[in-house]
Amino acid sequence: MIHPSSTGGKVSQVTSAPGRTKRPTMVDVAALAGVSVKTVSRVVNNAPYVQPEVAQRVLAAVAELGFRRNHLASSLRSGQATATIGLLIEEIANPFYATIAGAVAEVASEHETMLLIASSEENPAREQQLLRDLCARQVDGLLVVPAGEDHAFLRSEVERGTPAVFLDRPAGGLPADTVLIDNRGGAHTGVRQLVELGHRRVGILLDSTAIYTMRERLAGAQDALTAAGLADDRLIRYGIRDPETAARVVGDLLDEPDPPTAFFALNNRISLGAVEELHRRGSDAALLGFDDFDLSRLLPYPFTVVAYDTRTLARTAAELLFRRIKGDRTAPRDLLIPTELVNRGLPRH
Amino acid sequence: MIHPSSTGGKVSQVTSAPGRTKRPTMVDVAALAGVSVKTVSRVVNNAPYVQPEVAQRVLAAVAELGFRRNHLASSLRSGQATATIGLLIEEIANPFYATIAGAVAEVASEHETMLLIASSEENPAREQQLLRDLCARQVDGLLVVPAGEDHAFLRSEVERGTPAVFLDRPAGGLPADTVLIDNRGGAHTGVRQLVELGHRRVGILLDSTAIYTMRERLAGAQDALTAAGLADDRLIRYGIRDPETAARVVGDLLDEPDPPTAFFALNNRISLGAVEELHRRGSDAALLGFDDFDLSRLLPYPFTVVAYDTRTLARTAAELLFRRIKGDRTAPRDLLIPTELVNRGLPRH
DNA sequence: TCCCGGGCTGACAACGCTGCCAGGTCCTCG
DNA sequence: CGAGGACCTGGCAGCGTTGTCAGCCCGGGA
Repeated sequence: MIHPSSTGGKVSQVTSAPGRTKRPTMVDVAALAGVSVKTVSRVVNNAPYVQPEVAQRVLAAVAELGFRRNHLASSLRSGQATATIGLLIEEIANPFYATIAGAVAEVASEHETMLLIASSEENPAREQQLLRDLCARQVDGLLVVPAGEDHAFLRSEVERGTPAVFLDRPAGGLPADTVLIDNRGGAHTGVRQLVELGHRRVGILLDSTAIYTMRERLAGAQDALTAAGLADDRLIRYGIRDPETAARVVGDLLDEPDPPTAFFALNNRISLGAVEELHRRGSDAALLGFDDFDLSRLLPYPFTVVAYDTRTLARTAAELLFRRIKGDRTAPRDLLIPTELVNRGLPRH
Repeated sequence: MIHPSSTGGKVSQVTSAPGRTKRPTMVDVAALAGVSVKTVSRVVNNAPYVQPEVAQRVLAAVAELGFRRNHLASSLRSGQATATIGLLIEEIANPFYATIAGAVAEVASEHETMLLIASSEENPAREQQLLRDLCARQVDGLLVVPAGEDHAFLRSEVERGTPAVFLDRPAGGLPADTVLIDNRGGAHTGVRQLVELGHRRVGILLDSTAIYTMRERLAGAQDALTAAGLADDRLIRYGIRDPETAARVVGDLLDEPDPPTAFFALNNRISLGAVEELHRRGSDAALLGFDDFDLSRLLPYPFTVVAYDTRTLARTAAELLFRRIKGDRTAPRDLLIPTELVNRGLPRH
């Protein structure tokens, strides 16, 4: 919980320090311009029915005092509409989420809305705490990349008029708008292509099946392999969290008798480690990755990625959210963003 | 300008729609618990002097109604302290700014503060508009990567108690805290090393001298070259905004009689284009870049970068801001973040 | 016995702003 | 000439919360 009051005592002390002036309010402007507060409000909000000369006087007073409307007071009085939305992601510095944030900011800007961003750090308790905090700040809507599995606690907020749209992962325990990548379909298509190219042994590298996207991508891959009668659980490696581990696991698999002739890396951190190891060994195994990434085309090993447009994902979700904010009360929607196979990396020598 | 009132009419209509309940307020909680509003306030804020049983009743009512304190009303009443800071950057999706945002979010979180992020898109008018908007939202402080040259318009806000810290670029027309990278020193050190390695002709590639960081880096490079009697304006190329242009310009310089034996790319977009072209040609020119970046160590050409820790830059600025928010009224500080030379890229064949 | 002070509670006003309404002037139209 | 409307302005209340203050009860010391 946040308790601003805990530092409240010192503030008043400081206010009396030299050089600190109180912020002017509409009362001050009204006094200077010789009009009522209400008229100042009208001028500041471009409301009709103010005589041009009066408006001029008010604007002059506004300029002289450096008045700026208190947005807090304004939205407190006029109901909701704080012109702010909340975005909850896992980690801002991660390029994937940064791209999402950028695209969301763009849409928000088109709607003259500001963006309150919070990072859950993949921690469900923190997620819940932050979402509650965002609601307490009266955001007009929420855009959430879920960290936890259960979002039932948001139900009352949603019912009370704070729409929420989930993206990249589905919400749990709550009927809500959701915008997802076609993880399963993309993985299926990519692996099917490997099969069609003649690969019979495909190593699959992933993080944890606790993560929704991993589960979906794995399922897509397994569907494709099973359809070709090639499913082999011994070629699946779990628990790969960083490029170094990925490189090691690729090496291990290649060192086994009858090694895979192709690898499917389920995210780009894993792809990266695989690229390094395959390049280092001068291997000619095929590599398929999920998630494109910056500079992928300059990496020293040819590979194919299941790519998708993160910006489209985010923009779609943001635009849906603004439709909800504007009053769209139709049934929750589930949208799927398509994927595409793209060749990356520099050709072999 | 943002005029929430433009959609205000519909909201009340919608409120009466099925499934929409008004948010409960302290009045509702008080009625249910059979106490006064003030007592609810005390309980919600962990204030002393409330009988345990009464507090229990209140908390039960809070839980039953799903009450959540309205943070807007709270900070309106109690003066400042919105527990929110504003961050103005050029573009969220850019990894450099994303890293800044991530580090700032981290520090903000340590201070139980939320982050309002806005992108200026390098547009000074937009910057001014957004900063004003952030102030109107009563943020406790501002963290700004300046787009424009003049920030005098912020003076009154700062004097009225919204501290501002500038980072990566200096503020204009305003005495203010500033945290900068040692652009000049880093460029100097890097170029001096090229000179010491025997290079006599160094091609310099930059965007525009309208940008502060470019000017500083160029000055550092020129200092080093002049000191060695090697300055040659004909080897400086301006106006390079993207990797493609950088690649072309590198090619042009190499095709001239008596070409450079080394290049200094003043940012990472330019480095990237230079790497591509040098690799493509199988050149053996030395390459020095400013700005490290993700995956740089995997690029197919060896080069050296003037690197710095973006997170340190951002954390330093954020921590300074929080000291200001907590009441530090000492003279504005100018802090410099050091740079370091690092070898990147894969060795030649 | 009374008084005092600490623990506990509530009434009231106010933070800065806007919705609602009343009231005024002036012009147009029947 | 009067009714109606458009234009313009101000007063007042209230958004949800908290600071201030008054007042209650109760126990202990004078």
